[in-house]
Amino acid sequence: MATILEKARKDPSSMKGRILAAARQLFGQYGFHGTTTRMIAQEVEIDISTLHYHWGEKGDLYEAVVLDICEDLGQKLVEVEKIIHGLPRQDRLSISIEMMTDYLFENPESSNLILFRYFGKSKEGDGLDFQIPEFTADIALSMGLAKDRKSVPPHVMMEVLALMNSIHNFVSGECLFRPMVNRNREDYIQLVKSTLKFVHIPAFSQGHDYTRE
Amino acid sequence: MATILEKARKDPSSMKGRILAAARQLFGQYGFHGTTTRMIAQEVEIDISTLHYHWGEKGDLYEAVVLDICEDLGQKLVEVEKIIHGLPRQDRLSISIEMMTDYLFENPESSNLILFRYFGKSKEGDGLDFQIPEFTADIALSMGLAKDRKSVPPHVMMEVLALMNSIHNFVSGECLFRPMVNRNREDYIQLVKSTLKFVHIPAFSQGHDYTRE
DNA sequence: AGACGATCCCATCATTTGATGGAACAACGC
DNA sequence: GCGTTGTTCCATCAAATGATGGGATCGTCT
Repeated sequence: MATILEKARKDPSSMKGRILAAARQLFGQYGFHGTTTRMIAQEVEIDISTLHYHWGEKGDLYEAVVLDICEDLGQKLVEVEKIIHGLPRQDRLSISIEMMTDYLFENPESSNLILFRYFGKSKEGDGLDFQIPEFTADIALSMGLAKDRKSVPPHVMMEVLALMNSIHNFVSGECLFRPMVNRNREDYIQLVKSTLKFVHIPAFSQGHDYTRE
Repeated sequence: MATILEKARKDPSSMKGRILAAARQLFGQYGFHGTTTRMIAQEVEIDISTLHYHWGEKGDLYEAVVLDICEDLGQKLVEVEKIIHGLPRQDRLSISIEMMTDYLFENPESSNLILFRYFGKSKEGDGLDFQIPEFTADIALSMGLAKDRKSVPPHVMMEVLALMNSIHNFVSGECLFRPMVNRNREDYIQLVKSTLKFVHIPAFSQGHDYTRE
Protein backbone atom coordinates (compact mmCIF):
# COMPACT_ATOMS: atom_id res chain seq x y z
CA MET A 1 0.00 0.00 0.00
CA ALA A 2 2.85 2.32 0.78
CA THR A 3 4.14 1.96 -2.75
CA ILE A 4 0.75 2.84 -4.18
CA LEU A 5 0.71 5.95 -2.05
CA GLU A 6 4.19 6.95 -3.16
CA LYS A 7 3.22 6.56 -6.78
CA ALA A 8 0.09 8.61 -6.29
CA ARG A 9 2.01 11.34 -4.48
CA LYS A 10 4.71 11.42 -7.12
CA ASP A 11 2.30 11.77 -10.00
CA PRO A 12 -0.72 13.87 -9.00
CA SER A 13 -2.13 13.86 -12.53
CA SER A 14 -2.31 10.08 -12.66
CA MET A 15 -5.57 8.39 -11.85
CA LYS A 16 -4.27 7.26 -8.48
CA GLY A 17 -3.13 10.78 -7.73
CA ARG A 18 -6.39 12.38 -8.76
CA ILE A 19 -8.38 9.93 -6.69
CA LEU A 20 -6.15 10.53 -3.69
CA ALA A 21 -6.57 14.28 -3.99
CA ALA A 22 -10.35 14.07 -4.26
CA ALA A 23 -10.55 11.62 -1.38
CA ARG A 24 -8.39 13.91 0.72
CA GLN A 25 -10.71 16.84 0.15
CA LEU A 26 -13.90 14.89 0.75
CA PHE A 27 -12.75 12.85 3.74
CA GLY A 28 -11.43 16.09 5.20
CA GLN A 29 -14.74 17.79 4.71
CA TYR A 30 -17.25 15.12 5.67
CA GLY A 31 -15.23 12.59 7.64
CA PHE A 32 -14.97 8.87 6.98
CA HIS A 33 -18.60 7.91 7.49
CA GLY A 34 -19.89 11.09 5.87
CA THR A 35 -18.03 10.43 2.64
CA THR A 36 -19.18 7.77 0.19
CA THR A 37 -17.10 6.10 -2.45
CA ARG A 38 -19.62 7.37 -4.97
CA MET A 39 -18.96 10.95 -3.92
CA ILE A 40 -15.25 10.47 -4.51
CA ALA A 41 -15.81 8.76 -7.85
CA GLN A 42 -18.15 11.51 -8.98
CA GLU A 43 -15.60 14.15 -8.03
CA VAL A 44 -12.96 12.49 -10.20
CA GLU A 45 -15.60 11.73 -12.84
CA ILE A 46 -14.91 8.05 -12.93
CA ASP A 47 -16.83 4.92 -12.10
CA ILE A 48 -16.91 3.50 -8.60
CA SER A 49 -15.30 0.31 -9.70
CA THR A 50 -12.39 2.22 -11.21
CA LEU A 51 -11.82 3.74 -7.81
CA HIS A 52 -11.96 0.31 -6.27
CA TYR A 53 -9.57 -1.02 -8.87
CA HIS A 54 -6.90 1.49 -7.85
CA TRP A 55 -7.28 1.69 -4.12
CA GLY A 56 -9.11 -1.38 -2.90
CA GLU A 57 -11.62 -0.89 -0.16
CA LYS A 58 -12.70 2.40 1.31
CA GLY A 59 -10.80 1.95 4.55
CA ASP A 60 -7.52 1.50 2.71
CA LEU A 61 -8.05 4.68 0.75
CA TYR A 62 -8.78 6.52 3.96
CA GLU A 63 -5.60 5.25 5.57
CA ALA A 64 -3.68 6.36 2.50
CA VAL A 65 -5.18 9.82 2.82
CA VAL A 66 -4.14 10.03 6.46
CA LEU A 67 -0.62 8.95 5.60
CA ASP A 68 -0.56 11.47 2.79
CA ILE A 69 -1.54 14.29 5.13
CA CYS A 70 1.06 13.26 7.68
CA GLU A 71 3.76 13.05 5.04
CA ASP A 72 3.05 16.62 3.96
CA LEU A 73 2.87 17.82 7.51
CA GLY A 74 6.19 16.20 8.35
CA GLN A 75 7.85 17.77 5.33
CA LYS A 76 6.50 21.15 6.30
CA LEU A 77 7.86 20.76 9.82
CA VAL A 78 11.29 19.94 8.45
CA GLU A 79 11.12 22.98 6.21
CA VAL A 80 10.20 25.18 9.16
CA GLU A 81 12.94 23.69 11.31
CA LYS A 82 15.55 24.59 8.69
CA ILE A 83 14.49 28.21 8.68
CA ILE A 84 14.22 28.80 12.40
CA HIS A 85 17.34 26.87 13.35
CA GLY A 86 19.64 28.96 15.51
CA LEU A 87 17.30 31.89 16.05
CA PRO A 88 16.20 33.08 19.50
CA ARG A 89 13.32 31.10 20.94
CA GLN A 90 10.84 33.92 20.60
CA ASP A 91 11.57 34.23 16.89
CA ARG A 92 11.49 30.48 16.42
CA LEU A 93 8.03 30.37 17.91
CA SER A 94 6.77 33.36 16.01
CA ILE A 95 8.00 32.14 12.64
CA SER A 96 6.78 28.60 13.28
CA ILE A 97 3.31 29.85 14.12
CA GLU A 98 3.18 32.00 11.02
CA MET A 99 4.40 29.33 8.64
CA MET A 100 2.29 26.53 10.00
CA THR A 101 -0.79 28.71 10.13
CA ASP A 102 -0.30 29.76 6.53
CA TYR A 103 0.25 26.19 5.45
CA LEU A 104 -2.82 24.84 7.21
CA PHE A 105 -5.07 27.60 5.95
CA GLU A 106 -3.96 26.59 2.48
CA ASN A 107 -4.67 22.95 3.27
CA PRO A 108 -7.55 23.04 5.72
CA GLU A 109 -8.45 19.45 4.99
CA SER A 110 -5.29 18.50 6.86
CA SER A 111 -6.46 20.14 10.05
CA ASN A 112 -9.87 18.67 9.59
CA LEU A 113 -8.61 15.16 9.10
CA ILE A 114 -6.30 15.38 12.08
CA LEU A 115 -9.12 16.58 14.29
CA PHE A 116 -11.43 13.89 12.94
CA ARG A 117 -8.82 11.33 13.78
CA TYR A 118 -8.44 12.71 17.27
CA PHE A 119 -12.03 12.78 18.26
CA GLY A 120 -13.95 10.41 16.04
CA LYS A 121 -13.62 6.99 17.58
CA SER A 122 -14.18 4.61 14.73
CA LYS A 123 -16.08 1.43 15.42
CA GLU A 124 -13.11 -0.69 14.51
CA GLY A 125 -9.74 -0.36 16.18
CA ASP A 126 -7.92 2.72 15.00
CA GLY A 127 -4.68 1.25 13.85
CA LEU A 128 -1.88 3.72 13.32
CA ASP A 129 -1.74 6.76 15.56
CA PHE A 130 -0.11 8.73 12.77
CA GLN A 131 2.99 10.28 14.18
CA ILE A 132 1.41 12.99 16.29
CA PRO A 133 3.49 11.98 19.32
CA GLU A 134 6.64 12.15 17.21
CA PHE A 135 5.71 15.50 15.71
CA THR A 136 4.96 16.87 19.13
CA ALA A 137 8.28 15.78 20.53
CA ASP A 138 10.11 17.18 17.49
CA ILE A 139 8.48 20.56 17.92
CA ALA A 140 9.45 20.60 21.59
CA LEU A 141 13.03 19.93 20.50
CA SER A 142 12.91 22.67 17.90
CA MET A 143 11.83 25.10 20.58
CA GLY A 144 14.71 24.07 22.80
CA LEU A 145 12.42 22.78 25.50
CA ALA A 146 13.96 19.34 25.79
CA LYS A 147 17.37 17.68 25.52
CA ASP A 148 16.31 14.80 23.28
CA ARG A 149 13.16 13.29 21.81
CA LYS A 150 12.82 10.74 24.57
CA SER A 151 13.00 13.12 27.50
CA VAL A 152 10.43 15.77 26.75
CA PRO A 153 8.80 16.79 30.03
CA PRO A 154 5.05 16.09 30.12
CA HIS A 155 4.08 19.70 30.65
CA VAL A 156 6.09 20.68 27.59
CA MET A 157 4.29 18.02 25.55
CA MET A 158 1.01 19.44 26.75
CA GLU A 159 1.93 22.99 25.84
CA VAL A 160 3.03 21.98 22.37
CA LEU A 161 -0.19 20.03 21.93
CA ALA A 162 -2.19 23.04 23.07
CA LEU A 163 -0.53 25.20 20.45
CA MET A 164 -0.86 22.71 17.60
CA ASN A 165 -4.47 21.97 18.37
CA SER A 166 -5.27 25.63 18.65
CA ILE A 167 -4.06 26.20 15.12
CA HIS A 168 -6.10 23.27 13.85
CA ASN A 169 -9.17 24.58 15.63
CA PHE A 170 -8.99 28.02 14.13
CA VAL A 171 -8.38 26.60 10.68
CA SER A 172 -11.12 23.98 10.78
CA GLY A 173 -13.57 26.21 12.58
CA GLU A 174 -13.12 29.15 10.25
CA CYS A 175 -16.65 28.97 8.91
CA LEU A 176 -17.97 29.27 12.42
CA PHE A 177 -15.44 31.57 14.08
CA ARG A 178 -14.85 34.02 11.29
CA PRO A 179 -18.43 35.33 11.29
CA MET A 180 -18.09 35.81 15.05
CA VAL A 181 -15.34 38.36 14.56
CA ASN A 182 -16.71 39.65 11.27
CA ARG A 183 -13.52 39.55 9.22
CA ASN A 184 -12.66 38.65 5.67
CA ARG A 185 -10.49 35.62 5.21
CA GLU A 186 -7.17 37.40 5.07
CA ASP A 187 -7.84 39.48 8.17
CA TYR A 188 -9.10 36.42 9.99
CA ILE A 189 -5.84 34.62 9.29
CA GLN A 190 -3.91 37.59 10.64
CA LEU A 191 -6.11 37.63 13.71
CA VAL A 192 -5.46 33.93 14.25
CA LYS A 193 -1.73 34.43 14.01
CA SER A 194 -1.63 37.34 16.42
CA THR A 195 -3.90 35.54 18.86
CA LEU A 196 -1.75 32.43 18.80
CA LYS A 197 1.37 34.48 19.35
CA PHE A 198 -0.30 36.55 22.02
CA VAL A 199 -1.41 33.48 23.94
CA HIS A 200 1.44 31.06 23.46
CA ILE A 201 4.63 33.10 23.23
CA PRO A 202 4.39 34.41 26.80
CA ALA A 203 3.71 30.90 28.06
CA PHE A 204 6.72 29.44 26.30
CA SER A 205 8.91 32.39 27.23
CA GLN A 206 8.32 32.53 30.92
CA GLY A 207 10.72 29.73 31.60
CA HIS A 208 8.23 27.28 33.00
CA ASP A 209 8.45 28.56 36.54
CA TYR A 210 4.77 29.29 36.70
CA THR A 211 2.93 27.75 39.62
CA ARG A 212 2.29 24.14 38.71
CA GLU A 213 0.84 21.60 41.06
CA MET B 1 -39.77 19.60 19.50
CA ALA B 2 -38.62 21.80 22.35
CA THR B 3 -41.37 20.42 24.53
CA ILE B 4 -40.33 16.86 23.83
CA LEU B 5 -36.79 17.75 24.81
CA GLU B 6 -37.93 19.41 28.01
CA LYS B 7 -39.96 16.36 28.97
CA ALA B 8 -37.03 14.07 28.26
CA ARG B 9 -34.66 16.23 30.28
CA LYS B 10 -37.10 16.47 33.16
CA ASP B 11 -37.62 12.74 33.42
CA PRO B 12 -34.41 10.86 32.56
CA SER B 13 -35.93 7.50 33.46
CA SER B 14 -38.71 7.87 30.93
CA MET B 15 -38.34 6.27 27.56
CA LYS B 16 -37.72 9.66 25.92
CA GLY B 17 -35.09 10.43 28.53
CA ARG B 18 -33.34 7.09 28.18
CA ILE B 19 -33.26 7.38 24.42
CA LEU B 20 -31.91 10.92 24.63
CA ALA B 21 -29.14 9.82 27.00
CA ALA B 22 -28.12 6.91 24.81
CA ALA B 23 -28.20 9.04 21.69
CA ARG B 24 -26.08 11.64 23.40
CA GLN B 25 -23.42 9.10 24.27
CA LEU B 26 -23.38 7.46 20.85
CA PHE B 27 -23.58 10.60 18.73
CA GLY B 28 -20.82 12.01 20.90
CA GLN B 29 -18.66 8.98 20.36
CA TYR B 30 -19.19 8.21 16.69
CA GLY B 31 -20.66 11.38 15.24
CA PHE B 32 -23.87 11.71 13.27
CA HIS B 33 -22.98 9.53 10.30
CA GLY B 34 -21.13 7.01 12.43
CA THR B 35 -24.13 6.36 14.64
CA THR B 36 -27.09 4.31 13.41
CA THR B 37 -30.58 4.35 14.81
CA ARG B 38 -30.19 0.65 15.44
CA MET B 39 -27.16 1.27 17.65
CA ILE B 40 -29.17 3.68 19.77
CA ALA B 41 -32.15 1.35 19.95
CA GLN B 42 -29.93 -1.54 20.95
CA GLU B 43 -28.33 0.55 23.69
CA VAL B 44 -31.74 1.33 25.18
CA GLU B 45 -32.88 -2.23 24.44
CA ILE B 46 -35.91 -1.19 22.47
CA ASP B 47 -37.07 -1.58 18.91
CA ILE B 48 -36.06 0.86 16.22
CA SER B 49 -39.63 1.86 15.58
CA THR B 50 -40.10 2.71 19.25
CA LEU B 51 -37.25 5.12 18.93
CA HIS B 52 -38.85 6.56 15.85
CA TYR B 53 -42.16 6.84 17.64
CA HIS B 54 -40.67 9.06 20.34
CA TRP B 55 -38.25 11.21 18.40
CA GLY B 56 -39.19 11.15 14.74
CA GLU B 57 -36.39 11.01 12.27
CA LYS B 58 -32.72 10.66 13.07
CA GLY B 59 -31.85 14.26 12.31
CA ASP B 60 -34.43 15.54 14.80
CA LEU B 61 -33.02 13.36 17.53
CA TYR B 62 -29.54 14.64 16.76
CA GLU B 63 -30.70 18.24 16.98
CA ALA B 64 -32.33 17.45 20.31
CA VAL B 65 -29.04 16.01 21.56
CA VAL B 66 -27.18 19.14 20.52
CA LEU B 67 -29.73 21.34 22.26
CA ASP B 68 -29.50 19.12 25.32
CA ILE B 69 -25.73 19.52 25.46
CA CYS B 70 -25.95 23.27 25.05
CA GLU B 71 -28.57 23.53 27.75
CA ASP B 72 -26.31 21.74 30.21
CA LEU B 73 -23.33 23.79 29.17
CA GLY B 74 -25.23 27.01 29.59
CA GLN B 75 -26.41 26.00 33.06
CA LYS B 76 -22.87 25.13 34.03
CA LEU B 77 -21.61 28.51 32.86
CA VAL B 78 -24.25 30.24 34.96
CA GLU B 79 -23.22 28.16 37.95
CA VAL B 80 -19.58 29.09 37.45
CA GLU B 81 -20.43 32.74 37.00
CA LYS B 82 -22.21 32.80 40.37
CA ILE B 83 -19.18 31.43 42.15
CA ILE B 84 -16.49 33.60 40.58
CA HIS B 85 -18.47 36.81 40.65
CA GLY B 86 -16.53 39.61 42.30
CA LEU B 87 -13.22 37.78 42.60
CA PRO B 88 -9.95 39.05 41.08
CA ARG B 89 -9.57 38.19 37.42
CA GLN B 90 -6.78 35.72 38.03
CA ASP B 91 -8.97 33.75 40.45
CA ARG B 92 -11.96 33.97 38.15
CA LEU B 93 -9.95 32.44 35.36
CA SER B 94 -8.39 29.78 37.53
CA ILE B 95 -11.67 28.66 39.07
CA SER B 96 -13.47 28.75 35.73
CA ILE B 97 -10.84 26.56 34.15
CA GLU B 98 -10.97 24.07 36.99
CA MET B 99 -14.74 23.81 37.08
CA MET B 100 -15.28 23.61 33.34
CA THR B 101 -12.50 21.08 32.96
CA ASP B 102 -13.97 18.89 35.68
CA TYR B 103 -17.41 19.17 34.17
CA LEU B 104 -16.31 18.29 30.67
CA PHE B 105 -14.20 15.35 31.78
CA GLU B 106 -17.34 14.04 33.44
CA ASN B 107 -19.32 14.62 30.23
CA PRO B 108 -16.79 14.12 27.45
CA GLU B 109 -19.54 13.53 24.92
CA SER B 110 -20.28 17.24 25.23
CA SER B 111 -16.82 18.22 24.09
CA ASN B 112 -16.95 15.63 21.36
CA LEU B 113 -20.27 16.80 20.03
CA ILE B 114 -19.22 20.42 20.06
CA LEU B 115 -16.05 19.62 18.15
CA PHE B 116 -17.98 17.46 15.69
CA ARG B 117 -20.33 20.33 15.12
CA TYR B 118 -17.43 22.71 14.56
CA PHE B 119 -15.53 20.70 12.07
CA GLY B 120 -17.87 18.21 10.46
CA LYS B 121 -19.63 20.02 7.66
CA SER B 122 -22.83 18.11 7.18
CA LYS B 123 -24.08 17.68 3.66
CA GLU B 124 -27.27 19.57 4.41
CA GLY B 125 -27.27 23.12 5.74
CA ASP B 126 -26.31 23.17 9.38
CA GLY B 127 -29.21 25.06 10.83
CA LEU B 128 -28.69 26.36 14.33
CA ASP B 129 -25.21 27.45 15.36
CA PHE B 130 -25.94 26.46 18.93
CA GLN B 131 -25.08 29.45 21.04
CA ILE B 132 -21.33 29.24 20.89
CA PRO B 133 -21.05 32.92 19.95
CA GLU B 134 -23.28 33.82 22.89
CA PHE B 135 -21.34 31.63 25.30
CA THR B 136 -18.08 33.11 24.11
CA ALA B 137 -19.29 36.66 24.63
CA ASP B 138 -20.65 35.78 28.07
CA ILE B 139 -17.33 34.33 29.15
CA ALA B 140 -15.55 37.45 27.96
CA LEU B 141 -17.93 39.48 30.10
CA SER B 142 -17.37 37.24 33.12
CA MET B 143 -13.66 37.84 32.80
CA GLY B 144 -14.19 41.57 32.70
CA LEU B 145 -12.75 41.86 29.21
CA ALA B 146 -15.67 43.73 27.70
CA LYS B 147 -18.26 46.30 28.70
CA ASP B 148 -21.27 44.53 27.26
CA ARG B 149 -22.12 41.50 25.13
CA LYS B 150 -22.27 43.47 21.95
CA SER B 151 -18.90 45.16 22.21
CA VAL B 152 -16.46 42.33 22.84
CA PRO B 153 -13.22 43.14 20.98
CA PRO B 154 -12.35 40.55 18.32
CA HIS B 155 -9.05 39.61 19.88
CA VAL B 156 -10.81 38.92 23.18
CA MET B 157 -13.30 36.67 21.37
CA MET B 158 -10.39 34.81 19.84
CA GLU B 159 -8.64 34.33 23.14
CA VAL B 160 -11.77 33.02 24.80
CA LEU B 161 -12.30 30.67 21.86
CA ALA B 162 -8.74 29.48 22.15
CA LEU B 163 -9.23 28.63 25.80
CA MET B 164 -12.59 26.90 25.34
CA ASN B 165 -11.39 24.89 22.41
CA SER B 166 -8.25 23.89 24.23
CA ILE B 167 -10.31 22.36 27.01
CA HIS B 168 -12.46 20.49 24.51
CA ASN B 169 -9.37 19.21 22.75
CA PHE B 170 -7.76 17.80 25.85
CA VAL B 171 -11.03 16.20 26.92
CA SER B 172 -11.92 14.68 23.58
CA GLY B 173 -8.37 13.70 22.76
CA GLU B 174 -7.72 12.01 26.08
CA CYS B 175 -7.36 8.56 24.59
CA LEU B 176 -4.61 9.87 22.33
CA PHE B 177 -2.89 12.46 24.50
CA ARG B 178 -2.91 10.65 27.81
CA PRO B 179 -0.66 7.81 26.60
CA MET B 180 1.72 10.46 25.31
CA VAL B 181 2.34 11.77 28.80
CA ASN B 182 1.87 8.39 30.45
CA ARG B 183 -0.52 9.41 33.22
CA ASN B 184 -3.54 7.85 34.83
CA ARG B 185 -6.81 9.64 34.32
CA GLU B 186 -6.75 11.69 37.47
CA ASP B 187 -3.21 12.90 36.95
CA TYR B 188 -3.96 13.65 33.34
CA ILE B 189 -6.84 15.89 34.35
CA GLN B 190 -4.57 17.73 36.76
CA LEU B 191 -1.99 18.11 34.03
CA VAL B 192 -4.62 19.53 31.70
CA LYS B 193 -5.73 22.04 34.30
CA SER B 194 -2.24 23.24 35.10
CA THR B 195 -1.35 23.46 31.43
CA LEU B 196 -4.42 25.50 30.65
CA LYS B 197 -3.71 27.82 33.54
CA PHE B 198 -0.06 28.04 32.63
CA VAL B 199 -0.81 28.97 29.05
CA HIS B 200 -3.89 31.13 29.33
CA ILE B 201 -3.68 33.00 32.62
CA PRO B 202 -0.56 34.96 31.63
CA ALA B 203 -2.18 35.83 28.31
CA PHE B 204 -5.34 37.12 29.92
CA SER B 205 -3.42 38.88 32.70
CA GLN B 206 -0.95 40.85 30.67
CA GLY B 207 -3.45 43.55 29.91
CA HIS B 208 -3.61 43.03 26.18
CA ASP B 209 -0.72 45.33 25.44
CA TYR B 210 1.21 42.64 23.65
CA THR B 211 2.36 43.59 20.19
CA ARG B 212 -0.60 43.09 17.87
CA GLU B 213 -0.54 44.26 14.35
C1' DA C 1 -66.45 -4.92 31.36
C1' DG C 2 -65.52 -2.03 27.55
C1' DA C 3 -63.49 1.80 25.18
C1' DC C 4 -59.76 4.55 24.38
C1' DG C 5 -55.21 6.28 24.03
C1' DA C 6 -50.46 5.66 24.73
C1' DT C 7 -46.67 2.70 24.15
C1' DC C 8 -44.13 -0.81 22.03
C1' DC C 9 -42.60 -4.56 18.83
C1' DC C 10 -42.60 -7.59 14.45
C1' DA C 11 -42.36 -7.61 9.68
C1' DT C 12 -41.35 -5.19 5.85
C1' DC C 13 -40.05 -1.61 2.33
C1' DA C 14 -37.09 1.55 -0.38
C1' DT C 15 -32.83 3.57 -0.64
C1' DT C 16 -28.08 3.88 -0.01
C1' DT C 17 -23.68 1.97 0.12
C1' DG C 18 -19.60 -0.87 -0.39
C1' DA C 19 -18.12 -4.20 -3.29
C1' DT C 20 -17.57 -7.48 -7.41
C1' DG C 21 -17.83 -9.92 -12.05
C1' DG C 22 -17.46 -9.52 -16.60
C1' DA C 23 -17.12 -7.22 -20.86
C1' DA C 24 -15.13 -3.48 -23.66
C1' DC C 25 -11.16 -0.87 -24.94
C1' DA C 26 -6.40 0.57 -25.63
C1' DA C 27 -1.37 -0.06 -25.60
C1' DC C 28 2.39 -2.92 -26.21
C1' DG C 29 5.52 -6.61 -27.63
C1' DC C 30 6.01 -10.45 -30.54
C1' DG D 1 -2.36 -10.32 -36.68
C1' DC D 2 -2.57 -11.90 -31.98
C1' DG D 3 -2.09 -12.58 -27.27
C1' DT D 4 -1.12 -10.20 -23.00
C1' DT D 5 -1.53 -6.73 -19.74
C1' DG D 6 -3.49 -2.79 -17.77
C1' DT D 7 -7.42 0.26 -17.36
C1' DT D 8 -12.22 1.59 -17.49
C1' DC D 9 -17.21 1.16 -17.33
C1' DC D 10 -21.90 -1.25 -17.03
C1' DA D 11 -24.79 -4.16 -14.48
C1' DT D 12 -25.57 -6.16 -10.40
C1' DC D 13 -25.36 -8.08 -5.63
C1' DA D 14 -25.66 -8.30 -0.56
C1' DA D 15 -25.74 -5.86 3.45
C1' DA D 16 -26.82 -1.90 6.09
C1' DT D 17 -29.81 1.76 7.05
C1' DG D 18 -33.72 4.94 7.77
C1' DA D 19 -38.33 4.67 7.89
C1' DT D 20 -43.32 2.89 8.18
C1' DG D 21 -47.77 0.06 8.81
C1' DG D 22 -50.29 -2.85 11.44
C1' DG D 23 -51.17 -5.16 15.28
C1' DA D 24 -50.26 -6.54 20.29
C1' DT D 25 -50.03 -4.93 25.11
C1' DC D 26 -50.84 -2.13 29.05
C1' DG D 27 -52.90 1.30 31.92
C1' DT D 28 -56.75 4.44 32.71
C1' DC D 29 -61.16 6.32 32.66
C1' DT D 30 -66.16 5.71 32.52
